Amino acid sequence: MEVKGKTDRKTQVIEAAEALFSDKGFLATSMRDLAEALELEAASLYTHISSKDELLFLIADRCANEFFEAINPIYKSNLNTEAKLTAMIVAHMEVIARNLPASAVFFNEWKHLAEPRKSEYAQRRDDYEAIFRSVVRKGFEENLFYNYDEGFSTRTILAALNWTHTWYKPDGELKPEEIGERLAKILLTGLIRNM
Amino acid sequence: MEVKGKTDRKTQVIEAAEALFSDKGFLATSMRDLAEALELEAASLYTHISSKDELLFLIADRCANEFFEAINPIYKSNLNTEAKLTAMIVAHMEVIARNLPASAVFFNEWKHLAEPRKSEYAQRRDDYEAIFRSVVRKGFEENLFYNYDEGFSTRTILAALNWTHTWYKPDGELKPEEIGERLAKILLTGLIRNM
DNA sequence: CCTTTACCCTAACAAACGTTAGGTAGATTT
DNA sequence: AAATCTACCTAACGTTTGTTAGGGTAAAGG
Repeated sequence: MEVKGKTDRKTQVIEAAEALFSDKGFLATSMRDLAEALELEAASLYTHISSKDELLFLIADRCANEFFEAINPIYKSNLNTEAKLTAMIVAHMEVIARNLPASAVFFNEWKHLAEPRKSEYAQRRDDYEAIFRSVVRKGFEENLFYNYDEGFSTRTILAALNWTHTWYKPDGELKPEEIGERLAKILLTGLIRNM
Repeated sequence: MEVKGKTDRKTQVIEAAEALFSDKGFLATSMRDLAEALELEAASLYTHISSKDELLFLIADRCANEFFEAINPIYKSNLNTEAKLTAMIVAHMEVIARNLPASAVFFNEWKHLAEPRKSEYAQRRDDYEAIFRSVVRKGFEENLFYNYDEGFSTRTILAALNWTHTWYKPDGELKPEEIGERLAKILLTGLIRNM
C-alpha cells in the first residue's frame, strides 16, 4: 500500500467536477458530462466515487474546512478587534481565491445536497457566521463600531466578501490580499471621505 | 374579448413557479411539481405557457423591469450624489422585498435561461450595474468618495444589497426601507465610529 | 508465477424529464 | 342553437438521468 500519489485519479475526478459544477451548476452537469471531461465512460466514475451526491459533498466539505482553518487561528489570536476583523476578511478572501471553482460550488450548490448532509452543511455555515458575528459584537461592546445589529452587520460583511467569487480573476490586477484589505476598508470606514 | 381578470390562471401559474423555483431551484423543479402545486396535471400547464424556459424568462424579465423602473426616476433626479445613491439603494431593496421569490429566481437561476435569452439577460444586468456605477463615479469626481475603483465599489454595494433576499422576512422587525437605509449607512460611512 | 489492485469497458436498468396529441366538459359569444 | 373559447384530462412520445452488473486488461507486489 503506497502513500497516495500527488494526482491520484479520485482527485482528478473531483477537480473536474468542481469546474463543471461551478460553471453549469450541479444539476445541469450530468455524470456523462463529467466523464467526457475526463475522457472516460460515465459508469467508470463509480470506481472512484460512490455517487454524484458524494461528489458534491466532498467538494463542499473540503471548502468548508479551508474556511474554518483559515480564520480560526486569527480568531483565537490577541489582535485588536479592528485588526482581527480585517485579517479574517483577508483570510476568507484568500480561501476563495485559492479555491475558486470549489467556492462557487460551495456558495451556490449546497442546497442540492441530499439529507442529512444538507442539514449538517447548514449547521456548519451557521457556526462559521457565528465566529464573524462574535468579533462584530466585540466591536460593539468596545464601542468601536456603530451598533447596527450584529446579524445585520455580519451578513453584510459576508455578502460583500462572498460575492467576489463571481468576478475575481486569478490574473487580475488585484491580489486576493489587496481585495480583502480594500473590502475591509470600505466596510469599516465607508465610501465617504471623513474630511 | 375581456380585459384580463385580476388573477387569471397564467398569473397563478407564474406565481406558483416563482415559489418553487425560488425554493428548490429551476432545474430541481419539474413541471409535475409545479402542476401538483396548482392541483392539475403537468400537460395542462401548456394551456397557459409554451415552455418551462418561457416561464423562467417571464419571471426574470418582469423582475428586471421592476428594478429598472424603481431606480430610473431617482437616477434622473437632481438629488445630490450621497442622497441619490442612498435612495437608489432603498428603492432596490424595496423591489427585492416586494418580489421576494421572483428576486431569488432572478439572482440565482438566470444561468439556466436558454439562449438567446441568457445573453440578453446578461446585457440588462450589466446595464443596471452601469447605472449604479455612474453614480459612484460621480462621487469620485466630486471628491466625495474615496476612489476605491468604481467597479469594485459598485459590486460591493450590489452584493450587500442582493444578499438580503436570503434572509429578509416580510414579517421581520425591519421594513425594507429601514434595511436599505441601514445598508446605505454602513456602505457610505462604515462600521467604525468616527469619534 | 500468481494474486491483487487500479482502472476502465459495454450493456442495460428503472425512473424521471419536458412536451405533444387528441379529446371532453362547461362557459361564453354569436 | 351553433360555434367558439377556456381549462383541464389521459396517454404516450423520445430522451436523459444516476446507477448497477459483470467483465477485461495491465501493472504492481508477493
